[in-house]
Amino acid sequence: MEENRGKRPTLGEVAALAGVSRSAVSRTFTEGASVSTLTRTKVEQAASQLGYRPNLLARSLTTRKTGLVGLVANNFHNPIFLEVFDLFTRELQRKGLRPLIVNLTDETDALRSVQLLLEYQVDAVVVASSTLPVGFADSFAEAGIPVVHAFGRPGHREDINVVGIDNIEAGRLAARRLIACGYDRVGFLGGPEKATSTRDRLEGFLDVLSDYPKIQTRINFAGDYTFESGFDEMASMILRDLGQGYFCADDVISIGAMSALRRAGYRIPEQVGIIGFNDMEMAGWDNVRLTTIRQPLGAIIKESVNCLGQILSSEDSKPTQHKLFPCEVIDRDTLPVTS
Amino acid sequence: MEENRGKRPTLGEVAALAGVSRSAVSRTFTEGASVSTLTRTKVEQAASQLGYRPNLLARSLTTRKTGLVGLVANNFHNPIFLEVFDLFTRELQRKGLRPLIVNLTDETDALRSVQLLLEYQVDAVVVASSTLPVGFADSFAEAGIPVVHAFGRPGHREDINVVGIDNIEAGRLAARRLIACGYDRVGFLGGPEKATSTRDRLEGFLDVLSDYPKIQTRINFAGDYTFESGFDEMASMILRDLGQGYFCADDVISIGAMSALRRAGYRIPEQVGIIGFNDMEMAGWDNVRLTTIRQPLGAIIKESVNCLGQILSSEDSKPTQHKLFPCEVIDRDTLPVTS
DNA sequence: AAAAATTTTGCAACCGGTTGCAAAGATAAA
DNA sequence: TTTATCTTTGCAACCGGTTGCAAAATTTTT
Repeated sequence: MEENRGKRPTLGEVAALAGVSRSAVSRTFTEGASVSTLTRTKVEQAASQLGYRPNLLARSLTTRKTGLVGLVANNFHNPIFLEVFDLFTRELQRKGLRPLIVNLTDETDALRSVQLLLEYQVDAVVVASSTLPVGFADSFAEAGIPVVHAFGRPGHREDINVVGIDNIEAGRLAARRLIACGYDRVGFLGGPEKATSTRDRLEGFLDVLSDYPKIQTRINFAGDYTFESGFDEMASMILRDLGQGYFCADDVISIGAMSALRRAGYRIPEQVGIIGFNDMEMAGWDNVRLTTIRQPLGAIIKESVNCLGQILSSEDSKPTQHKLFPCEVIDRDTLPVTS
Repeated sequence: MEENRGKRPTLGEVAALAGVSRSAVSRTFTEGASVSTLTRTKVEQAASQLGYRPNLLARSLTTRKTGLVGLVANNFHNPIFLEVFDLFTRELQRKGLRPLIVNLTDETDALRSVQLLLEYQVDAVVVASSTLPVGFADSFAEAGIPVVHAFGRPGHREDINVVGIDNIEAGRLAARRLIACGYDRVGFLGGPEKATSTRDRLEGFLDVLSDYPKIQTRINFAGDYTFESGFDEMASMILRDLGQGYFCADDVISIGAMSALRRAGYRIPEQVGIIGFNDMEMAGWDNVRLTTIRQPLGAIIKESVNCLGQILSSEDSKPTQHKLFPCEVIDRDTLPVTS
């Protein structure tokens, strides 16, 4: 257990001390290699005396497995993402993988990030975002690196695994819930207009509403998933043309929107109803009590990592997966109760 | 720009194509190495034709710099940490470093994590937490790896850099602010009792109060930095013995505590006042408006990464740094205004 | 006890890069 | 033009590991 401050011991030194060949040491530290019990003990003894630990990077050179997984994201301002983060890192760790984070928030050149992950020889990449430029994940697939796009939508490419939710159906869910309130003027307050998730939810939303021609629908988009964005957008709607019930693209946006409403003197849910999206932890807190649509974060992430694990272990074929989970409405206090 | 699906080209292949030696290629991709313009163009041409990018891990073998930095944390349930995360990843990226995340939340064996980071040859480690077991950061220092402990307290060891705040002074700040409200029964609702940050803040808090013997003080600790924890602790205080104004260890705890108060029918700040800690984004939201103590997150993190950068660039001496920033009170709506 | 089968071992080459060094080439000085 | 100086280049060794292969050691079979 000796520590030799600074300089870390190598294979060779352990071999010398144990009086065996370097291969023997290597084998001792390689799962399922052939070593006699005698040499193994000699090596382990020497290794622990020197405080030896194998250099995983050097090993990766020959094994071609680094254990590194790129985790790419760009929404570092939405509390929901902390949960995502927590789950992903835990799941990955459990599988012996190490997450290498890329914060795309202000990365001027997204392509450069791709390069970087390639240079670090990541075994795979998780893209966790529904607001990245379309085609971003492609670069990895093109480079032959397994990708799973969490919270994405099954897209144009066959070689990108997608795990997420059925956003169209989620839009329908929201529409039905608002309709059940008896509203005849409802609104859709989406996230960034170009995001696929926003578009899909809108599609489902309108799909259901198309059966209710009497109900007026207004459509707006928040610039991003922030409190301010929700606040501002709702504030301007209050001045223009206010509906009775809104489906907001996100819980944080919902909270912003509700603040704008309350500040303008509207009572929720009596005068205006809100249904959010995500069911982040805070949505259940006493001072929020937001009615919202829950996406099964845990399931999505577990599935993503499993999918990755499968690809990484099965050397040969890579069956691309597209798995979408259903969402559910969580009723709290921002929509009127319906029987 | 050709891509050769799956198989990535190596130094040698580029060299062959360019008709130069492998060294020449290596030098072309090494900052400040000696290559003629002619060879450089030939190499660059060949490289881009093959889609070549150097293998950073192989390089690290000889350069002894991986560019990897361990980022160790355990508080993945506090929104403030998302901000911390965002800032750290950005700051590190800006310096060309890549964060390797360790989520210590449920890592059974903290020591094992240390081993792992060592095996990945991280250039340095950032420990971002004030609630890790004392001595956790030590293991890195012992292995000769630069550590900076963000949000820590200057401790028993000389070789661990610490960047954070003066928690004792923060405790004083809170006490003074509560005293200014004219309360004569105040409370301290701390975080985990064993955390150094909690203890320091309590010390400062009591330090100021010791000058006001008339003021009764009650001390309690929340098990962790969560809503529930704050809620439960406050709920039990309501039953036992309620003060007029509380200093809570964290904004999330504050919100939990306030929920308990409101649910029991107390009005804030008229009947009970609260001052929190952190000034997380949400504290400023309309439905919260929490009076709180802000710690300068951005400054702390920038300083941490700078400190790291310095250590990594200056080959020779490693002047240990201890830098503590001051905090400030952010007045909002959960404490009565004072002239 | 000898032969056959099996396990363990070390050698040497390799993974994808970097780098000290001496030779070759280019440029400047004499 | 010759010599001295500076720059560029390739060779070969090395970074810290892994692994195919054949020899050595051990175990099993006859």
